Amino acid sequence: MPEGHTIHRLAADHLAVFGGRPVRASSPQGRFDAGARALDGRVLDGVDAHGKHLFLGFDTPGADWVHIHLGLYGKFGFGEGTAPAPVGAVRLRLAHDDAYADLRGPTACELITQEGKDALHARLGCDPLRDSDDGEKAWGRIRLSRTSVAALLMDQKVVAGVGNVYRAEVLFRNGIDPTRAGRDLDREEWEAIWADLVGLMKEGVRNNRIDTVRPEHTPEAMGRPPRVDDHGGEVYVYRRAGAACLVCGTEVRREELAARNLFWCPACQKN
DNA sequence: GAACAATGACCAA
DNA sequence: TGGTCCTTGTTCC
Repeated sequence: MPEGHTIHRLAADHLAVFGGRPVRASSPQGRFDAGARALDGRVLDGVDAHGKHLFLGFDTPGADWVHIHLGLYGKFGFGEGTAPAPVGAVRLRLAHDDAYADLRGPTACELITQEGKDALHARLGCDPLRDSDDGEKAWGRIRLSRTSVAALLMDQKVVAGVGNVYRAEVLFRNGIDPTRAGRDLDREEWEAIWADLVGLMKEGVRNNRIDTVRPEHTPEAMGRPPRVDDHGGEVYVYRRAGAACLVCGTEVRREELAARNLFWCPACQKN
């Protein structure tokens, strides 16, 4: 789940559920005990998200933000009403009388100062979901790089928030071979990719899932049986290795690149 | 009950 | 490039 859209959605959800009133904070698992104690009884007064980094702002002297990075399998679980006894390894639980949220398995969950937060922003690239960002800074890196577009899109210093699903899907939708070097990309191609990411990821925040298949290519529109899909959204190539491309029927390929699965259609995506 | 996979990122060499 | 960390759910004996 955790690509940029998840994080921005979590920021909004936390503010909606917990904003403006004191929360009870605890670390049932124990690994965030000191932090949870500092937050307990405080008021959530601001949230922010940049790429895959989530920031929850509390009125806590000297520890302005909780910085959370979900990593590969971190997860938040929200619930209504009084929180039940925690199940499993809950790093952080936020709660009030009407709702609770449990955080499990994050790579990072720490208290940081405003300066610490600024430093994190400084090493993150443009985020398609931040209204103040555009793709220009990323283009400056990409247009000079011999690295593959596939690797550049996953580099959080270049583009923040894109993960393995959006990478595969945006390259498919724009007909770009993943192995193409950044410097062999046209400016128009990059602008189309960026605009596509903005649209797809905003929809991802709204729906809380990744859907990338255009209406004309849905299984229904193509007269194919609806596909059973195990990651929660409708996609062209992600985790579809060996299956027929939804557009041309060619077998979708999978290869490992920098220890991550890369999926693409060798016919639709041109170098 | 073990083995494995997973939408991530860090570090060392 | 390889090893490590974080946790849960699924799959396979």
